[in-house]
Amino acid sequence: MPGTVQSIERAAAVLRLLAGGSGRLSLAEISRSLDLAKPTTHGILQTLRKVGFVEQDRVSGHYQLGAAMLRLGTGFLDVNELRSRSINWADPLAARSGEAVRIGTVLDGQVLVVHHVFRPDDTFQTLDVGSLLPIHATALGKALLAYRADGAAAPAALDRFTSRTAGTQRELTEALRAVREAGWSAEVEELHRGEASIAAPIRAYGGLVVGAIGISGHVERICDSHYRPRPALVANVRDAARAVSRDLGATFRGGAP
Amino acid sequence: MPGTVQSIERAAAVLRLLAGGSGRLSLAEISRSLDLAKPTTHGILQTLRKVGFVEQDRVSGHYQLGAAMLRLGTGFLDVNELRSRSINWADPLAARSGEAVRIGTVLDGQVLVVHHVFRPDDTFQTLDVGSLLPIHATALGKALLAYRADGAAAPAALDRFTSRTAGTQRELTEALRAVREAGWSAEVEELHRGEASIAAPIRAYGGLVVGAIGISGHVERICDSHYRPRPALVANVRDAARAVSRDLGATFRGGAP
DNA sequence: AACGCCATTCGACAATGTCGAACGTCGGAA
DNA sequence: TTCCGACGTTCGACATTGTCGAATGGCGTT
Repeated sequence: MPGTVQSIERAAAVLRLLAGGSGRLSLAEISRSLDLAKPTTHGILQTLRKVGFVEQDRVSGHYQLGAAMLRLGTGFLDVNELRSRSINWADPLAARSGEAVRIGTVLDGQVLVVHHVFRPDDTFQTLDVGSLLPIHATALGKALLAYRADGAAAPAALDRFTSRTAGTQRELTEALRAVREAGWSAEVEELHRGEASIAAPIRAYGGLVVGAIGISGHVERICDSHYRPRPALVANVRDAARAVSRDLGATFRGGAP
Repeated sequence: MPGTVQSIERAAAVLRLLAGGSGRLSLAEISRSLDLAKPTTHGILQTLRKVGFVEQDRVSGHYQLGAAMLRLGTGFLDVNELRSRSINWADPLAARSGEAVRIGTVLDGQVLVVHHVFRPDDTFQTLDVGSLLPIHATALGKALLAYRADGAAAPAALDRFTSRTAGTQRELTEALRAVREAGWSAEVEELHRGEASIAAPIRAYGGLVVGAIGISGHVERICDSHYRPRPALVANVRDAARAVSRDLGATFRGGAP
């Protein structure tokens, strides 16, 4: 592809490798994984080290991501419009529903969590902003997937986390059709036993789905005795999604211009 | 500097600019800021866009950081040894002291927050992992600064946030000397009115100070009636710092090998 | 002591990134 | 409307710059 810079692509690949890999990597491992000559990889790593994107362990010589990356990551959050617009509505949703709220968007066929509000009453929960969730086994993911024009976003292999996870493309397609019809999505024990979630799509200007907002918690709180999501909670989630969408400039039938 | 890659340095500068700048920037603004030719900047941006590090607004053409940066940022947190080791000790410290706990390290003459535990009883606090704090007006910063061999880490200009902030190099130097003598640091209304904090350095193998852990909260809870940090809280903080340091392989006089 | 693996340095080649000039487009001003 | 300026983008040629093979020195293991 002309007009792009080869060395920057390679540097990005190095950073991805360091982020995805389990901790530190040696120069040899990196150069082997990317099929680059050792001196080439060394030059890239030295540059990344100079700018603070990677750090090098003095004794082992191994490389890992540097502190500057954290700044860039949170810098993205500051700029991210989906997140900044949704913060104002996530807190009320958490308060009204009594459950943890998460906002996500699609990244590489998975759900990237860009905002997270803890369940109001509970303590000692782990923040998972920045983590990736499977797109086919979460309410957030299904809400995002159902409205994507590019079906390519659907993963080829569907990992089965529990017996309730959609395991085939047929099941998933049917589930997405139901989501489109209902306007919201749910997931009951498809990712973790005993947990369920409800989500709705967030639309930006033009009606394009750019994210999803949802709640998740213990199945007995999210669902009624028939394992069906409680209508009151569904209404809460849909209202929040509508509010965020309106902030982002989306219009609804009969709504303001 | 030989052995480094020019284009990667430039790409890093672009990313920094996008992270530091207020939101979206145009191609012309970026190329002007970095004193690069427009086509050069364009090539860099296209490459960064291809790998997901920046996104481009379709209508305005302006650029902003992309979602992939968030992944790399949190990837740093996963790998960061200081953070992973300190998590186990931060929760108990928060529980015992009843205050919010933060762990920080030095980045570019400021304090980078790498971990944050909310105050146990309270709700609706904002997470500030990834944010930068002034190094001369926080207990974390003074704990870090006091033990740095390279005095260059001390900022040239000392912003005065309140009337209690150390405004001159003399004041700061004296404060750091006191920290070294005591082995812990404190800050009372030096950054925000009504707030105070206590911190202690975290040492890694070899005794090198690699971070600091501390608590912060309302001044009347952190301090006694004479505006002096409560000894019990100081002990809690120092114990936590020692525990983390031991996990990182530091040894103390008379300690284990 | 000898081997293998490692990170790093050197030097030469050409592949690659850079930049000036030019194009198409948009928005505002005359 | 027409003009003007600024913008993002494309093209092509030059030489800067990144790349890679070979070689070095250091470490831990055999």
